[in-house]
Amino acid sequence: MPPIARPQRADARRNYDRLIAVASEAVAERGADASLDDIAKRAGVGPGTLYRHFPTRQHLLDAVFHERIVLLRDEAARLAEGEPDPLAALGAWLRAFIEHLRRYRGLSDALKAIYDKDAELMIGAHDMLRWSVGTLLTRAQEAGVARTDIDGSDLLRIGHGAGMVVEPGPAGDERAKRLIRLLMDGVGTTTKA
Amino acid sequence: MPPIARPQRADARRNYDRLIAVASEAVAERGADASLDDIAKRAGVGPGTLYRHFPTRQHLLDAVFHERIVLLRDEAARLAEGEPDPLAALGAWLRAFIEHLRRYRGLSDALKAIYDKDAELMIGAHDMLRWSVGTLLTRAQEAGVARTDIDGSDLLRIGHGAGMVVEPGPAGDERAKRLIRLLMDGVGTTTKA
DNA sequence: CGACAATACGGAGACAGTCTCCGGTTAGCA
DNA sequence: TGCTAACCGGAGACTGTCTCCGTATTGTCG
Repeated sequence: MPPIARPQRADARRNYDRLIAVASEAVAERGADASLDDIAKRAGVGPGTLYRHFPTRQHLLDAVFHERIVLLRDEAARLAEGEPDPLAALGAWLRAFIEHLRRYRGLSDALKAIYDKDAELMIGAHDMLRWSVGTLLTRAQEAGVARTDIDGSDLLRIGHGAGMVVEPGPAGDERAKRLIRLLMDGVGTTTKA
Repeated sequence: MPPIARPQRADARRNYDRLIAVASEAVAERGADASLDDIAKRAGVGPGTLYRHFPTRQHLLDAVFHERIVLLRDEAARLAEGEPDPLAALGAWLRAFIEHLRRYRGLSDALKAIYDKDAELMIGAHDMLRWSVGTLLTRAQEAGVARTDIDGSDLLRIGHGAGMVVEPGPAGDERAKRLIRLLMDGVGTTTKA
């Protein structure tokens, strides 16, 4: 469900798709604050067209990252069904989440906007992510292998935080592993202190 | 050690101090991307003066937050000496760190710039923070109560991440507590998996 | 097949923020 | 008091955001 009802006319649809494709590239190489007018130019349309399809930068980013978020949701569903060990499933998803954040420049910024300003848009993305981690966490909690004093929202946020602070590229691989281990050990601590 | 050698002339020093004071306010109420020209105007100087003292926004932010970072370093030193329980000391510092991040708008953004671009400036701030958490973590590790597969840099980053994702103000108080508990339980996990 | 409405396009331009250049001013010293 | 180095700050170039509206295109209907 894109943020704006899919345009009807053929040329509109063409431009819409083209804008997303170009924006995806631009964000990948320039980060979340790539110039919008430049994206429009690269897509061969005027700024007016871009802003009609995507009133704000957030709308565009939402569309750009929608696919990624869906991937993460599907991965959660797959793990919930296929991985018998609830904690392993949760850890695997968290790893995938953090990998996505590190790989797709701008994704964490886009996500962060949900917390900062009350972005009504991207709420779909947020819900999907919360559902993903929530499902896996609840399962682990019910199996008695995960602490019960945190919820999906907590885990989503700290995972997000981890994804933001680990350096991208191969440079941060080891750190990412260490931080995920740290988080998962924390999650698995069920002893009441 | 401010980012730029302290100006000699009396009027220069006056403007320098005034700019920091005004910037501090502006950042507090408008965030890290407050308008620099506006800050200059509010300080009663021209943009040229601001940019001569602080070539980039980072330089200014560095000066603005310098005081806060020093506070955190002192707190670490105090805890290292006064708190006999190494893990409690570490937890207390982490709590203080996250509180600072939540309270002073723009601080986490300024810190984040250290990772993103190789900001040579603010390296002092980074070093102080690393020293703070490193001292406390090492002590806990040597006492055998903290895992040894992470270092101060890891803990600093994940703490930073936590500070970024917790909503500011009283709204996030409970979440901050939960996340700190989660992290500290992770840190305290010494069993080799 | 041709013409008409509805729809979409995109350039011009207002506005805001960043940053620089340089002529004019001022502090500090002899 | 007068000189000089140091400093000030406004004008303006540049970049990016976002809007308005005349023009062009699409899809449909006679």
